[in-house]
Amino acid sequence: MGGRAERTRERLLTAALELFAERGYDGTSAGEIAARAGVTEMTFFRHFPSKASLLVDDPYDPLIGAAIRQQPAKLDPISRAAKGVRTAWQELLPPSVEEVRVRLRIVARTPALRAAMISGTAATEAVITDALASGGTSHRDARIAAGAVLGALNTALLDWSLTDSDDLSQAIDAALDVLENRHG
Amino acid sequence: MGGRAERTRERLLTAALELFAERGYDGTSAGEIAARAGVTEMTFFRHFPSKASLLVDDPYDPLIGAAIRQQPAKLDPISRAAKGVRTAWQELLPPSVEEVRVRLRIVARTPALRAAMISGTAATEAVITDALASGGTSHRDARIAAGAVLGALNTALLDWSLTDSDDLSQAIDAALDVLENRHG
DNA sequence: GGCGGAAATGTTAGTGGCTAACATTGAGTC
DNA sequence: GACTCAATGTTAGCCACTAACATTTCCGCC
Repeated sequence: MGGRAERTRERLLTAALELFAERGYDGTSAGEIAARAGVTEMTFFRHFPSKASLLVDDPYDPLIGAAIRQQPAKLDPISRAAKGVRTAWQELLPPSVEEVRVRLRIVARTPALRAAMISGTAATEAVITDALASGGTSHRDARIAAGAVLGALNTALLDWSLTDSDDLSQAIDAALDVLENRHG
Repeated sequence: MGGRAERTRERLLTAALELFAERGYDGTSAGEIAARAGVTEMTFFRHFPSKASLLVDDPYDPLIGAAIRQQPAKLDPISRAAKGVRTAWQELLPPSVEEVRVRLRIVARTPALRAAMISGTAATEAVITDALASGGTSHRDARIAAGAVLGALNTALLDWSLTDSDDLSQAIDAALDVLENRHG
């Protein structure tokens, strides 16, 4: 268990988080991260395709797609996407909410990383779009609903990361509520 | 009028669009653009802060803010933002729709540029958020509504750029309709 | 215990985006 | 024609990232 590669990956990740906390994301180079992990810059890029990928990853896509497909087809696409995203996030309950927040905080404070985060959700957007389209929604409307829900979700996540609340799922609920049940 | 700087800026822009059409965005370096414009790479970066800025710019923010503030305050934030964005886009009617499409098409096909486009809308997001908050909406809900509307709008714009339709405002209408008047 | 082979890492070299410090040219002004 | 200030050029460098090739380290197998 825990092969050599996996251990180096871990060392790189913790070294990166330390350095980001000390000097910030932009003030830390990939070579410095590698050095602290006792490894070469090349090795760093073998384990992480980019510096940004240290902080933005998105392994939750299949769950979201499935949850959306289970929504009643008579609902409008915004409702289905919102409800699906909500239940998917409730189900998985990230192992360590605090660690998620640490990473998101860095992202929220670094413009270049916010762009990378959006890029990273391209796959999620495609998953949501397909799930909605399989429920009878036109492909065009499905794309738009996916864009809207992800726009709201990303904003809510970054917003939450800057607060002191530890209730992540409540923040997501509130965000999707603005979309679904619009109160004046 | 049309000082020297402005003329070089124009030459750089047309040279860039030509090269992008020939070799694609990623296959074109800033130095090559500069060379075709008869200028140095340094000069290029003096006129454009980044290679991406050749294609993504967003001078429409003030209009959007004003249009949102004129919406009736009793409406929910999603409606106000959507209506405001719609009327703002209708008012300005970009001088050359076809030129907008040419640029957006390149953006739509280049992942790195889509990220840059989102980054570029950060200012617009702030404008929408402030306009909504000034109408009594909580700051948190305003941010989320702004994220959702911009997510939908950006998706619609990129989608439209890949079609043959020349009716841009209709595409925007359809997109915001998915958010506002949700039909099953 | 040593041995072979593959996985993991290192070396070297390069491209492209972007920046800074300083020198040079250009165009209009008196 | 000298002065001046904007526009451009020169040089040098940092950082993210990639490719081709050499080297080490682990691990099972005999």
